[in-house]
Amino acid sequence: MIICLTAKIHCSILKMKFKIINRHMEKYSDLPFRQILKERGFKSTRQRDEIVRVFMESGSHLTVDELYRQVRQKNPGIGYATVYRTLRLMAETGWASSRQFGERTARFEHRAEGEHHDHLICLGCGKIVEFESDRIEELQGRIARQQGFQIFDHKLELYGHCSTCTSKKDYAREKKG
Amino acid sequence: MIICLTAKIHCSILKMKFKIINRHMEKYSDLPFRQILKERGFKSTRQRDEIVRVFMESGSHLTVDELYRQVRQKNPGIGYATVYRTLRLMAETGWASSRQFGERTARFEHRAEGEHHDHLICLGCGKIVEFESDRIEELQGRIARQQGFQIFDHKLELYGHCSTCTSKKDYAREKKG
DNA sequence: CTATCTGCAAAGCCTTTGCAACTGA
DNA sequence: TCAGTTGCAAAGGCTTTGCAGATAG
Repeated sequence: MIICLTAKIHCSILKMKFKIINRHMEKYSDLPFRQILKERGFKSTRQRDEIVRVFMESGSHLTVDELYRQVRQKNPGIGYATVYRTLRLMAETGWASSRQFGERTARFEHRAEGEHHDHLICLGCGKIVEFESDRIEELQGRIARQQGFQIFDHKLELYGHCSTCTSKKDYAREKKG
Repeated sequence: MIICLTAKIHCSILKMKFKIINRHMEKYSDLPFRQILKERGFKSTRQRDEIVRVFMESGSHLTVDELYRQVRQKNPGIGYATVYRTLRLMAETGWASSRQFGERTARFEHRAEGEHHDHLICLGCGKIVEFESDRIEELQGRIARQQGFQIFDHKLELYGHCSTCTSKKDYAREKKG
């Protein structure tokens, strides 16, 4: 679904306007980030390239700080603010998305089309498992329709203990009687 | 499900231990907060009573700040920290729960059994609509089981535009051509 | 050439905490 | 009595921003 093909919206990071290509980013996040930048009138820079590269290589669910540290290893010159701004830019263009899994810090993940939108979070060891369910999404759509909502995004998180942590807990329980 | 009936766990707000009565809070949040406090070895105070009263009267999804302001109107003597600590205590005992709807600030809601666990959030006007779906919960349980997870809690949030904001947007689009 | 971008340090915002005085059970 | 609580102010932790110099297109 394409909304406002030619409109420009405000980008809060850089205090400037950028083009909305596709509000819902369908198939959009499959593009390399460089291309997103170009289409929206942002510049590609050495720093952004490097941050994106490390981000994609490091797997998902990174915090700004974790990414910053990793970027720093090879690029001691890149500043915290640049990593922040780049991650926010990724999120604001819809190329990545930002989540808060019960922590104060945001975690970012690349947003490949239709993949990995939901999470199981282990409160014991912090492990994050991704899953997807077409059935659930369908039900969500039905609920939204009933309420007259048009949905852009959703977050579903299940918090509990993974099998390893469940075993540990059972052991602890036995010990305590 | 009851785990560790006699164990004590650390309460981070007050730096003390309190009894775990029921880790999953089933039927538990229906009790008045005073009773929760008593069962866990906390004291009831004038401040806590008042904060809870205002919280329950004001509807849900309040931020600490919003609640603080409302509490202040009738009780100018109650401090910010007390409101914070009381809300956190509610959340840590499971009587209330804390959510972040894409904002930086946490929002709190009373956690009546089985009710109102999921949300539709309008990105246009900020309206929050609650809903529940047994079918979705059932599917969640199935997914968790497949992954070997034992689920304590879940969060499902749908972000989009409510009917009012959808109309506004359509109008804007027409104007822009 | 100039609109953007970067890096630094400073500021902001929400949340937590240290502490002395107070209070419920 | 005394562990638990409160209010204040100060500190913390994550995020954002102002600005001068650097840079992509």
